[in-house]
Amino acid sequence: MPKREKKQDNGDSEKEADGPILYEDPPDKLTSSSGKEYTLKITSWNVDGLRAWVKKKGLEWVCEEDPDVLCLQETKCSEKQLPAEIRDMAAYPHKYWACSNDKEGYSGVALLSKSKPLSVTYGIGEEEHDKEGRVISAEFPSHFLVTAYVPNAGRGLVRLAYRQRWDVAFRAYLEGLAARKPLVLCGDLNVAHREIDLKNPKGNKKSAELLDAGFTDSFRHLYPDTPYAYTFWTYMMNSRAKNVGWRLDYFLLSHGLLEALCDSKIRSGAMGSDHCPITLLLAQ
Amino acid sequence: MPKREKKQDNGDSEKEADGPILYEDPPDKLTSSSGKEYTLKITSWNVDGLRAWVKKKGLEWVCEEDPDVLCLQETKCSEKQLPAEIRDMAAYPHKYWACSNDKEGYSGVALLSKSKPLSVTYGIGEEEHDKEGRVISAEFPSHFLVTAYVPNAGRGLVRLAYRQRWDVAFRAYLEGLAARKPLVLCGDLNVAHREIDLKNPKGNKKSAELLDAGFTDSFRHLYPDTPYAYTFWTYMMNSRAKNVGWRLDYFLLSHGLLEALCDSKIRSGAMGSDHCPITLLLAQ
DNA sequence: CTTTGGAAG
DNA sequence: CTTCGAAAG
Repeated sequence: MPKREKKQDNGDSEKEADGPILYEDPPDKLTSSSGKEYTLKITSWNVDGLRAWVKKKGLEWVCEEDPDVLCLQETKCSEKQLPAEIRDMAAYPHKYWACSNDKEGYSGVALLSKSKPLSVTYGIGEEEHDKEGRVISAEFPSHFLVTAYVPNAGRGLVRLAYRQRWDVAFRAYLEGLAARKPLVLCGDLNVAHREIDLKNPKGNKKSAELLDAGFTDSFRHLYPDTPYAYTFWTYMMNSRAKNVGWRLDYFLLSHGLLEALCDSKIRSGAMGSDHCPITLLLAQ
Repeated sequence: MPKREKKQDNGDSEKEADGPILYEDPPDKLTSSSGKEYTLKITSWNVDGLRAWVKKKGLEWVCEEDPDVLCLQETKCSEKQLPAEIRDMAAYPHKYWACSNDKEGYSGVALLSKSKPLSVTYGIGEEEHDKEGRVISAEFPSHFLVTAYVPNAGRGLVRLAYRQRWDVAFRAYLEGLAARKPLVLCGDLNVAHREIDLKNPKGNKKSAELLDAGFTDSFRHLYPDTPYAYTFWTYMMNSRAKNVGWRLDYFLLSHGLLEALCDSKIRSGAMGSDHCPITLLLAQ
């Protein structure tokens, strides 16, 4: 057998023989396992720059999706700089914005709601962690909703020590809230929960395990073995077209909310960022 | 007479009653005053970023114009970063590049020629002035061609003192060359020669008078009274559409070349920069 | 590769 | 307003 016909397969190949394996989000499940219809729809999206995302029609997708609450991460935008389209958006009368105190155009999250929360707080109560505009918490009658943009450990893990301090503090913060009311945490948690949650687990070990600490990853709870379901693809190397991605965006639920869970969706088709939106359907 | 019908005219109004007064470049004059046909065509263009200008099809306009020599200013591009389209352009086998030593993406000029110059030099022989890549000089059999991007005095004239040192040194440099051979100087001289050369002379006094120092402004020589002929319009306030501009780009000739002058053109229609190109036709 | 603010024009 | 590089992801 001539050498040229010998087939190589060392397990490292990036090529998919018959094209990339894409992920198709199945039809939404509109009822919980006990048969209750969903009454609350929450969408979370790391927009990677709110202003660019608005220009790329991100808000039009939101109008189609029409969630009750919209959580955004990496807005990179102070309140003064908000595009009028979202600043004045009538569908969400209750809007809350956080941004980095120091660095302009860095980090930042937002929470927009159709109904008025009982109360809203910013940060997690520790100065070191609250100056970058990474967390907004809203109390609703039956639950807390927390949206977070968890710090990236940085290229070469330059910020790993900070991330580890964050993880400890953030977990304590969430446990404090969850002791009072059921809790939904959503956002870019900047961690791939399990090996199945990223395309190349060998080269991409991420630390940090807030998950499995009293909260349930709603998507993985419903779809324990579904592979190729990612929410982030680097803009580099045409990764999104090849579906070489990571699942970094989550809805985590405190255990009491599991019976209300109808579906946890990954809207892979929505464009406008290097992340796609995710949507939670809850019956309560 | 009711007040509302009273016509205001305090001389400061920016509005043109019947729209802006545009400038139409007349047909090219192909012969000198003594009837000789032009044999040399030189185009000069401040491209305000070579890479953006190439994307905006600046090179396609150059191919149409087809000058013998092409001089570019504000290339903001190191040789390594040159787009292949211009780096490998076959029409100009002889290419010379200068860029800022310190600041990446700042200043920079280029000279591209169909015929090979006898020699080419960079700068004006003074360290203070030569580190920003502002001058290339090419010696041809019958003349020197110098292209220059003269330093802007800066917002609020923060760099006025430097500019004044430059003016002295640059004038001495040109006089040295002109003593040896006829000289053509082209480029963005960052000065409006006379009041007629900018739209709002009252608010825009520029200093610096290299002009009238042994060199002739070829355009003004041929068209002493033609107004509204500008080569630069700020991107702000829709200035180009309103033709609120300045004439900052020139072909200056040493006196011996005046008899060879056929035409000095302002190609106001060419887009791709906040400056338009200018073209010189010479019979020699 | 793409976002942002900042320097410069 | 638009260029570019830097920092960040």
